[in-house]
Amino acid sequence: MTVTDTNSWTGIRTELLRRIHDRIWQPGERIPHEADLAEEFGCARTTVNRALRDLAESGLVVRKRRAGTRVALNPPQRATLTIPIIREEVEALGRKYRHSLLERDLRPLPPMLHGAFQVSLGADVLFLKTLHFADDRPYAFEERYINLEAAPTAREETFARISANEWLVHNAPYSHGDISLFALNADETLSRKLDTTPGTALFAIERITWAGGVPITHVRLIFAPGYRMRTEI
Amino acid sequence: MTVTDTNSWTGIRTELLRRIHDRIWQPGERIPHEADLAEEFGCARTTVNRALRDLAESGLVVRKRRAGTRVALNPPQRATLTIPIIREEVEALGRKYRHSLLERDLRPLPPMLHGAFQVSLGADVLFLKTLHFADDRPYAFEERYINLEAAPTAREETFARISANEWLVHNAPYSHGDISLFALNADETLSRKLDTTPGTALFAIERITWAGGVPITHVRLIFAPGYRMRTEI
DNA sequence: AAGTGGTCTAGACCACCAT
DNA sequence: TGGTGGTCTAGACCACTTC
Repeated sequence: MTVTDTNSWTGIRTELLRRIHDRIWQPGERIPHEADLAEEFGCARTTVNRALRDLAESGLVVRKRRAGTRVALNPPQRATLTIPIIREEVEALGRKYRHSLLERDLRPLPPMLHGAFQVSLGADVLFLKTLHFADDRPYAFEERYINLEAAPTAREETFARISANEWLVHNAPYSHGDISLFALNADETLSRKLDTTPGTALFAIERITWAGGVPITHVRLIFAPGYRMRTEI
Repeated sequence: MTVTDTNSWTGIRTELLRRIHDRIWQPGERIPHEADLAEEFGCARTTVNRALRDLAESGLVVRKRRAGTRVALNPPQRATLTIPIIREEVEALGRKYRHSLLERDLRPLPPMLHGAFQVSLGADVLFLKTLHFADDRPYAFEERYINLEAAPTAREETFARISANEWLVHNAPYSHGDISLFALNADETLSRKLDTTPGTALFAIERITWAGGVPITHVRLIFAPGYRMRTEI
């Protein structure tokens, strides 16, 4: 018997977790199948399934038809990262948000992006440079390319009031994207914008989104010094 | 009628996704409740629930009892990040992995960590410095503190063969952890270890794990220049 | 071929919370 | 307080994969 309610799937999950943490079920070991656990806990198999499915999603157990369920050997450290919507992130810190559009023009796609971001040959893309502020101090610098073939009405939008991010969410939702996180050294212009010194290590996020197979936008966000992206596991 | 099989929960999810992407259901708008959708698709409510729950987990819809289900206004960009087990990551790149233990000693916990990593007053922790290589080139530098009260047998382990990471997975599994990602400038010693020049921007991961309320380990991983952490959404 | 997880059903009761 | 999602049940069939 356990303290937790073993008739709810979360209660069962807690008990299963306990057995794994307490090494009652060792890594790599096969655990009883759903039907047996359902009988033990006095519940429907569906309920046990729900608990085990949840553990499988977090990577703690590995499930295979016919082969059964095993405690994972090397539980992968999966963490759910929330890519910030900057305005919300700043406001959640209790600081005042504003942004300033530094540049907006049509230009050909820079060659560097031709591989990952395929627009029609010779087509112009909309280029935006934005600086995001928290309490009037620079918070992040954004460089963005928007594929006008995917979002033609962007051509008429000034992005003075609404940020490109929010505009795109409502006008060109994506179905899929690639994200990468990395570090870079501030160059001369970047350091001026972010109010730091050249060479400072900065945290950056790069993201490409598509709708179906059509690229929508490529954005690079570079945060002011000291930024940390946090999450829990 | 749709092309996809609307009797499976994934088929229903696909159809719901289509309606959201095609703006049939606008952001912020309330969508039909489960019972109606079940009737429309000719399936059990449970099946619709499964599909909607999945969309809610990915943040595309927001569900509230009594208030119903709405298309998310600002779909948060959640991405599942897999914190690498370095050996596996290197080997997945088709390169040869090895690591070298640079330092191993007992010492008091540095004051900087007293807040986040609470061990008994005056207790020593095990400190490890490791350099990870890919094809004999430095790949990442690791600094780690292990709480001996949580993993007493670590005192006898040399960590010459097995890495601390893998040892801990099998000897002191965690229940919970905090992760943060950031950028830092290489200092003199770091740049020597990672075969780069001082000042270079480096990508770093810091992680603390606990078992219940007991801290197990604090680890900081600093990657060689050029490292990118990638994921998809 | 057979055992295991994956899913679906029809129905039921419950928890929450906006109204 | 009523409508909505959250969950549970008992049973069934199916899909996959190891044996």
